[in-house]
Amino acid sequence: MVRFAPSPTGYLHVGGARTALFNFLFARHHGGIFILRIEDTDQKRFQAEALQEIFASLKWLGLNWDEGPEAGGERGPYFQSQRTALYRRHAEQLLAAGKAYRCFCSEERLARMREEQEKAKMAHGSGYDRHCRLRPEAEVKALLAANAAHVVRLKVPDNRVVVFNDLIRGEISYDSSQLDDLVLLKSDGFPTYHLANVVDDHLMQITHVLRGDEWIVSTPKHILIYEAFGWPPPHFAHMPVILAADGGKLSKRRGAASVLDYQRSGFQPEALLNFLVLLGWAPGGDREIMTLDEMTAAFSLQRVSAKAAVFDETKLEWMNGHYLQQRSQESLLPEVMACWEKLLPPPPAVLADQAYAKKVIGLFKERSKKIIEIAENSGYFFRDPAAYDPQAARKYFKSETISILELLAEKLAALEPFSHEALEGLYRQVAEGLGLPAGKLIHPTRLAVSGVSFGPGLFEMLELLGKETVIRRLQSAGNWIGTAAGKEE
RNA sequence: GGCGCUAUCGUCUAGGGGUUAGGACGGGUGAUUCUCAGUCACUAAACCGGGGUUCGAAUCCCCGUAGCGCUGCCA
Repeated sequence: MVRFAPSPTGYLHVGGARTALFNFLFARHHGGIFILRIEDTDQKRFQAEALQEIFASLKWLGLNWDEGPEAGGERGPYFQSQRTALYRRHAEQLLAAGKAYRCFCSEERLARMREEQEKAKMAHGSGYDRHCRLRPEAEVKALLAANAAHVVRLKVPDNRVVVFNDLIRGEISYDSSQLDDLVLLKSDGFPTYHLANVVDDHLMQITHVLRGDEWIVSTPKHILIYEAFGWPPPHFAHMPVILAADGGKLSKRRGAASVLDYQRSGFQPEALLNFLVLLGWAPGGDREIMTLDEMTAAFSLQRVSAKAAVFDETKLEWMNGHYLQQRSQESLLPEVMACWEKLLPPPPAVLADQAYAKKVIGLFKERSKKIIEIAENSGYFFRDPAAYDPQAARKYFKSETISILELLAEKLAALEPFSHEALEGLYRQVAEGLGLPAGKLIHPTRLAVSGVSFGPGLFEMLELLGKETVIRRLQSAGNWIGTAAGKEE
């Protein structure tokens, strides 16, 4: 029984996605249940759009949750904001048992305290000074009667060494003197992450907590809360962080970071997933390309690394290219079409020709790593080139090219059928007739027809473009070279 | 400052006492070819430093250093 518990304060980033993935894999591998729980206990930072984005990201990746929002389940509700009564009840329970106390300290006092501690560069121990822990009972009653704002804090025992066995890192121990009396219930009646997390994990029967390693220092606090309740703590495993290429934190600035950004820039979910799983985990041996099922079968926490990993976008792109090659032209059509429509306003009439569009995709798929590249590089299949790449024009458009282009246009007009085999035959024949290498014909033709010096095989390209279009473009290129514009180049 | 986590090619990693330290991405070279991409072949590239333990350490231990995290009525 595991859970992924994001906080809806922003988009789902790739680090979160990997945590979700590892939880998913662990659950599936062991035949367990994967719960999605929303930790929305901070109303100040809550964003409704973030929630939708998290759902969309997870669904896109195929990390479907067994229980949670939309899916339902017996352990709900799955929004912490809908469980506040539960947390309050549990806080009361701790209060009654003398394991927690009410704290009436103002934010100002706490801020001042922190400042002084900072100044004093305290040798060890920091955090709350336990001012209210020692407050006389009568005083507390009076304050309570006066409705004074307060929080509930945990009484952290002195001189305790809290030890836990992290499934990835091994034994980790903390001295309780390092821990301050953490807040369980905020003055607005909402629980803190710590309380809600422990109460929910227990009530939802979570057996394994797999989360990011920024939580590792919070774990002893959580264990103390479990202890205060008299509950057995679950197993913990802390996943390493994912860093940006410069070794810093991943953010919108450094790499896309957001899962949906990767979707938008045309990445395949399989590729992102496969790439992500390799960040911090390897099945052993040389295996890298894996389906979700294969990952599931091979997954084990013992093989998860404790080391932070850099998100190498170049490798992601390579992997995406790999997965892109496996997609059929047919299945790619809607996505590429959407890109074309954006890239080529107003949409040219030829776009409606799906059979044609599919063939274009076929020509570009293998030389692309992302869907968007297919669309970006194939504009000339729908519209005559608006300009010629200047550098290529200097190289391939010479004054003598005009006559070559004219000759080719003439021969092409008579060519039947207009197939790539026939085209190639014709080109070789003409080249031979002129005593020129075929490249002298091919390169100028490519530039004339596409405006650029790279792309699919020329003859396949010409065949698809069709006789009329090719001849028209050959002629206008010839004219262009002849004009002042052409000569200036 | 305190506490914690981490440390193998540029990057992701395998290897966990005896290995020519393996693979992948990226780089370089060559082949194929009408270009680009691809593909294929080849190639350069790493055990953070210092001490221990041991016949033997990349591997185990300690120290140092560096990076990161936490030090909130954020999660």
